[in-house]
Amino acid sequence: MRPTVYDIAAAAGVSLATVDRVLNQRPGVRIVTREKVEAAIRDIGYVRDVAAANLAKGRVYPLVFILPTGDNSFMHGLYAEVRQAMTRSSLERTEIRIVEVPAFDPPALVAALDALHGQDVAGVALVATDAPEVRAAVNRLVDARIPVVTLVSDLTGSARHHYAGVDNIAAGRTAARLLGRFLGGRKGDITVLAGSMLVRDHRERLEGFAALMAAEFPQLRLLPVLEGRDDPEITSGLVSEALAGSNDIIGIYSLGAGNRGLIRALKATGQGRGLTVVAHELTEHTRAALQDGTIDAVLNQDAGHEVRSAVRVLKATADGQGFIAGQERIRLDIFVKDNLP
Amino acid sequence: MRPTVYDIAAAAGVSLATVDRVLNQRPGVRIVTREKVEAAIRDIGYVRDVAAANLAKGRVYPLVFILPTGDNSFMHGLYAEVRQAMTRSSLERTEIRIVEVPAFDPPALVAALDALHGQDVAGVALVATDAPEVRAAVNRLVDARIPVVTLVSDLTGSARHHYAGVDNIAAGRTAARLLGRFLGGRKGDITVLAGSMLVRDHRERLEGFAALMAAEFPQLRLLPVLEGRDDPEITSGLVSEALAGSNDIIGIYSLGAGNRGLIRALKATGQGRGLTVVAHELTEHTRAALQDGTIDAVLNQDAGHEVRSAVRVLKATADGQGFIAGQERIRLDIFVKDNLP
DNA sequence: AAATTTCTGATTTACGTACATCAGAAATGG
DNA sequence: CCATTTCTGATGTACGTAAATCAGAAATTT
Repeated sequence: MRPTVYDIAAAAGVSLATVDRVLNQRPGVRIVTREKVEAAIRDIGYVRDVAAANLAKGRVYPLVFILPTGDNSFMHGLYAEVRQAMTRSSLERTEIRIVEVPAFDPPALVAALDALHGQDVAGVALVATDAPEVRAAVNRLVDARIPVVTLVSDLTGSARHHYAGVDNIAAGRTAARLLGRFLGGRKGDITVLAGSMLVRDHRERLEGFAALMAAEFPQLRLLPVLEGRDDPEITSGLVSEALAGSNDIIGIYSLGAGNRGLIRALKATGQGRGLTVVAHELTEHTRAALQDGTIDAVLNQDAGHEVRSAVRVLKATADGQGFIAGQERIRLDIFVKDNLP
Repeated sequence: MRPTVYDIAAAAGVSLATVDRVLNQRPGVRIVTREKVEAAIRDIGYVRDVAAANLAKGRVYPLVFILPTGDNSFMHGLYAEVRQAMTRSSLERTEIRIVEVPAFDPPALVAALDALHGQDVAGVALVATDAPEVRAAVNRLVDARIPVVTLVSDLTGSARHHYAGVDNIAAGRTAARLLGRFLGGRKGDITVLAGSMLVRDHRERLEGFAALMAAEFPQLRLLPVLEGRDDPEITSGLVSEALAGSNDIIGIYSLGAGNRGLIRALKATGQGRGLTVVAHELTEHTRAALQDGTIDAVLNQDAGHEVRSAVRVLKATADGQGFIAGQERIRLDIFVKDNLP
């Protein structure tokens, strides 16, 4: 049988009430007594039964997810996964609220973050926009002892407790490796298609991609990045134009979320050219394109895992508990035609 | 506030005791009354608070993991992960016991499974050896209302509740795709290295691999499979011999766990030949080989995820609960040099 | 040493569920 | 209609912890 609070009390020679005061860091215990109790806790190896504690506390975890507006498939998926998590709220004692802010708008994000002070919030997950003022706002929340995790896009240098997302530099390097190897020594140009270079994850992917390309595939030349703003129309136009303007393009890396436009352009203009294409995010569109051979590989982050991981980490952090690091590492999924789920 | 048993009682116009009888399927309730209570449960949307129920029951989950002996890195990792799970036992209310059986030995596995009957066991996880008598033994456990999940290697056609492992046919196909694409149209021979064709997962990987190769990469010829029994010495010898005997070999697919021997042979014999190599299971050896370029891609299943998933599914099944399917799908990880964790 | 102030102990209630007991009501048999 | 049998209600205890109250002990101040 695992030890309980009664065992601590007996071992330390104090009463239950004192044990409770120590455990829940309530005032009214002399330092000597406190140390005696803490020693007893260590000695008998007590670990608090979180389930029982939560039951007694009637604990619920009011969590806030701050998500950017955005009508691309990935964001839709992310919203859907958060809503999924909401349906499990009663089972998991969470109360999840979504706060929607304009995308790529630091002041709006800062306002949303600052508005949380004083509210009953057990944890905050946000898709970070990389800006000093956002970093400061996050740090203010952490200072106010509110657990914060970044989701999808990190905020390095801030005090956020955890990042639930993939390593985007590694993702870029991996894309370069796949594209380079798939092209098997051929010589030619590579077009990179991004949403916006203002977003940290897009910048990081490009950084990793360009670095590896330069280092290991010198026969492949990177063309200037096309910024499609993750908009199907714009993206489609840019890609069609690029393909029409050059016959040297043999590969495309789409590192943003504008794949609908890319695929449309490829079907219209790219057929029969033997283009090798690596894209990000598995959606119904990229899945279909993988299957029909329009796209050769898709790098993906599982939004469901990211959301569930964020919830677990926020709850654990709110309870002052640790978590299993390996379980919370978000992996970069690589899909080809043959390992689609 | 979420509804409790008291709310059911009030809504159904019965006493708490009757609600309890219905909820825990105890005898002594007329069908009409039972239906009244069940209707109330549906109406008010009651869901049992599992944490409180477990607390009241003093529930612990005695789980049994039946694992094959085997001194390859993957099995070592699997054992380590199960032991890790054991250290979390007190927190998760599990009591995990490992039963070790000889590898590839159906009668021994059957004996281990049958020995569980009558014991206090809340769930069983096993690395299945594919044989009719094993299937029958698993079905006997399921008939005895004991949750069973297969781990790493499945037992299709049995009544096991869940499979915590990867789709090995898809893994073989994915390996073929990567190898085929990495070779970029070159013509030559491919050597396949397996542990033993008696193991289902190895057979399945080969099946998927061979099928896709034949269908999409006809310029690549599959040589007869080398069976290295996952033994470094044997494997190393076989590979060295094969490479020495032919200069047409341009690719290797290692679908088993004998990578230590493979890597040794490659370093001795394969240097400078420009071989493309795809292997299974990320271990310290394959990781180093990926990094120094000896291996080009590694397909991996995360043993930690498999074990944690098995535990979650067994507990949920024992409680008659469902689980989040997406969370329990074990993914095939693809590692190249650039996305190593 | 008396008067405070600061600790500590003892005890109780609660969280939501499980489970047991016993008395009494309802249904069934004759 | 009475005697059974079968169902239902009322009630209490338990699980491990949180939190509150109040009395009394110990330390501190005056």
